[in-house]
Amino acid sequence: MRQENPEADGSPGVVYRGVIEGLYRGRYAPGQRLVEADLTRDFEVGRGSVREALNRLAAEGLVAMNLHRSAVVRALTRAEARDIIALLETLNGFSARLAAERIASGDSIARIESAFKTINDRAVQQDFLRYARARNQFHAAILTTGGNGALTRLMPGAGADLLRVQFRAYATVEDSVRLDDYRAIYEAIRAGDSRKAEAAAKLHMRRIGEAVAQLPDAAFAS
Amino acid sequence: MRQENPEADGSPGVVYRGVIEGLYRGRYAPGQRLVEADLTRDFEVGRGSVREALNRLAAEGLVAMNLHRSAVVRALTRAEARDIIALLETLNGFSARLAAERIASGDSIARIESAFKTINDRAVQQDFLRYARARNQFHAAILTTGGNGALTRLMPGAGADLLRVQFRAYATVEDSVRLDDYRAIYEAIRAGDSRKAEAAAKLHMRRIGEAVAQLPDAAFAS
DNA sequence: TAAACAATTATGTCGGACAATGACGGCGCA
DNA sequence: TGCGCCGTCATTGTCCGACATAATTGTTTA
Repeated sequence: MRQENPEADGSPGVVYRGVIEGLYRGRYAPGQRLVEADLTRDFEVGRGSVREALNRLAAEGLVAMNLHRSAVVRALTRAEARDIIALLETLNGFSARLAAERIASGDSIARIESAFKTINDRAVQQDFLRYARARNQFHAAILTTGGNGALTRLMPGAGADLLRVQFRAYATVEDSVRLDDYRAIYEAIRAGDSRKAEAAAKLHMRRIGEAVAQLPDAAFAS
Repeated sequence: MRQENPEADGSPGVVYRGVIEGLYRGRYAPGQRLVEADLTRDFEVGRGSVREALNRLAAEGLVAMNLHRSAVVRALTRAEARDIIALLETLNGFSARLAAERIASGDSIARIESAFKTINDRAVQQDFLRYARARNQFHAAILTTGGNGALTRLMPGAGADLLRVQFRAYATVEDSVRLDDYRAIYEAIRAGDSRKAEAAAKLHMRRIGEAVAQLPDAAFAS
């Protein structure tokens, strides 16, 4: 490496994480073009690394790549958003169920509880970025508790990030309702009630689906 | 491009498909190293393209990449195989349910029926590669019918290929049982019975799980 | 005004170069 | 003789430069 990269993951990782960070920060918006040369300049890495990062992002569905055309931050149509939410209903339900089944083992409870408390922190709720991170941590804790590696590997590609970013401008679900949902999921998992945990996670996603369905056309692409 | 590539997907696609093909053909076995230089020679493409292909394969979980070490065809441990099967139970169930709900629209029925007939062809069942392809087509037809793009994008990364390849040497499930399973799924979808379709798909995966659980340690890694 | 053509832009791919790291084997020391 | 250190080797990680190729846009001409 000509220049040492501070991150352990290497140059492509710097770009990869940088773009995602930029997405949540609003630096990159859905529909925006991501020109390789620009990223090369911004992140000070070779074009190969930029390319690799874009491929990773494309693999997770965050950006769309068309042959001989620039990569663009994916912007969801109404149908795509609906599909993602339906998929997440199934996936999160599965995840919550697994977590409830295995809640006994290890320090899982502590990690989930910690994440849950962070979500309920007023200060965190004010900051879009911090709140998003907190929710990610909550979901990640549930995933880890479930202990299904295949599911853990698959989840990032489901498109949850995309939803959050695209609809950031809208309060998709009433805050109180959302927090109640999280509480229900948390308590069901904590109680080891797998059926209730799955139901709660699914209900949460269904609520989100209803809220997204009522958004104006301006919130969607195509 | 210095040399024109016959495939429309470009050089990385040639390598990507070539490796998967090689996996099913037995040219590459689980645990085998995939050295970039070798692939560069074999497929006659630049190292960059090989790298890109390996990243795609890694994104789908087909190969494992460790920093500064060669990419390795992933070999599943017992736990990993179990996780994948559990995940596929959920995913395939979801897929079958969606297909049953939307069976009315378009030429979906024809495509599924065609794939189902191919699976039941004796000649196809003799050839591991053709049989694998036929099953893929059956699942793909169900996915397409379901019409959930997010699910379609996600499925390849779930790890179904990995299971097939790793346990190819063992008759994981009695042929007759397997065909019965497929028939049950097919008929439920055809009848538009979403609940039964989901149950049939799940049952199928659970049967596979039981069969895999009884395989000897030699069939697994680690 | 519309079709053909030219310039611009950005990606797709290759090749070479060199640093960084991990694996392996041999050497020296206890 | 055995064990740990050290160099070599194989291979990946990254950058750079070059050029073909294709999409986009602008321009000229019939």
